Amino acid sequence: MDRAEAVRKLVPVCRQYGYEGATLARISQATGLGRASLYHHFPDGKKEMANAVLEHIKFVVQAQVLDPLLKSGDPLERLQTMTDQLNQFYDRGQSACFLAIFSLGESDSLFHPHIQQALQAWINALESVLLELDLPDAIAQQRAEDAVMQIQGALVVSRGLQETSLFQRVLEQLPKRLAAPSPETVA
Amino acid sequence: MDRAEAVRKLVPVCRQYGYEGATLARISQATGLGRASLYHHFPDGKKEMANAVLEHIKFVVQAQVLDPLLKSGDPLERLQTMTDQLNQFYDRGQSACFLAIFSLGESDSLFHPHIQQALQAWINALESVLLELDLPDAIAQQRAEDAVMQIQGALVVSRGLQETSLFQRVLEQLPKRLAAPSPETVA
DNA sequence: GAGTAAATACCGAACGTTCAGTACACAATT
DNA sequence: AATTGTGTACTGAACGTTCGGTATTTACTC
Repeated sequence: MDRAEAVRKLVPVCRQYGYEGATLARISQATGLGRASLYHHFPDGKKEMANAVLEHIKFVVQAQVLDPLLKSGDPLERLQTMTDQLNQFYDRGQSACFLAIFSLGESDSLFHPHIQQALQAWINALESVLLELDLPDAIAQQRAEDAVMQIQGALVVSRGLQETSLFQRVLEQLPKRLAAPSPETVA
Repeated sequence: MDRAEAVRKLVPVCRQYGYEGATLARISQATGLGRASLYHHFPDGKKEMANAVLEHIKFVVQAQVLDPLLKSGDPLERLQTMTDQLNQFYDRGQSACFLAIFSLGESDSLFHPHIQQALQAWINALESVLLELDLPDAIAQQRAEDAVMQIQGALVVSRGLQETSLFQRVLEQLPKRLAAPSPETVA
């Protein structure tokens, strides 16, 4: 068991229980490692474990969600790819979002820089795709922000109502809404 | 100090720290009540305190957000009133949403019925207003859901980016977007 | 290639602290 | 005198962290 594998096993624990709720007892059980072994791999303790999880998540999202957005090819198809990946990443709307979990409650102060950077990276990637579609800068930025907000909100509400169809619908409509010609400039 | 005042003083504590993070030490400090006094007013302990806070919040939201929606008068103006009240309720986007806080992490299992009911009540109120505007049932429901999702997402992202202008923009655009004639039926 | 020593990975037990919750005596009000 | 409210001191459990110590792997010497 190396550190990377431990981090991988830690992801669902953090996701389900949040930082405070991810106790060492649960972490120990999930990884199969004793408490002392955890401190061997993560000398700074729980904070280091959570930071490692966030780094891992950022890496996965970059590879599976953002990089496809920045590839070449049809922009609309790339947006479609993103929503497919997101659907998988969020377990079709059943899993909570790390950005929301770690930005609420007490853990916010510990991880805020991570959250902020991840959100901004996501928005920037979306915006760059929309700019390829010849949308005006202001519109592209606004739509990119709206998209991220919509996804986050859909996760909160879908989980709250236990109705993943809401998340599904938002994802489904997202690419076309994002890529639509801008009526705002004409109006 | 009566129970109602204690509940009022507990609101910001729950909001900031979440259920797990709202320790009795913090609760005691925020209310100015010792442990014994707290257990005098809330015999069932922290759970009862949190439930009381949620009930209080639901009451406030009903009075200040939902009831105005269901009043008579111009529907668009009522939607405007709602966004104004929400802007105030969420401290212009700086405060987190109870529904999100209590639906993430461990507290989800304890308060899920509350969350679900509050979300549904909100959506239903919005939908009834949109039906007054002669929007088709399906469109009205979808837009009501979208509105709640947008607001929740705006809160998450605004707080994550520390950029309350996002929340402001969403609130600003919301009434007109909701009340717009439905192009979906024509298309 | 055998023998050895250092380094690495691991463990359960125990640490001090903080948690939610309780027992009880004392004061205030009725 | 009885009820209600409060402060203090306390409980056992759970928390993150550290401890002493044990396998297992790696590296080097002969």
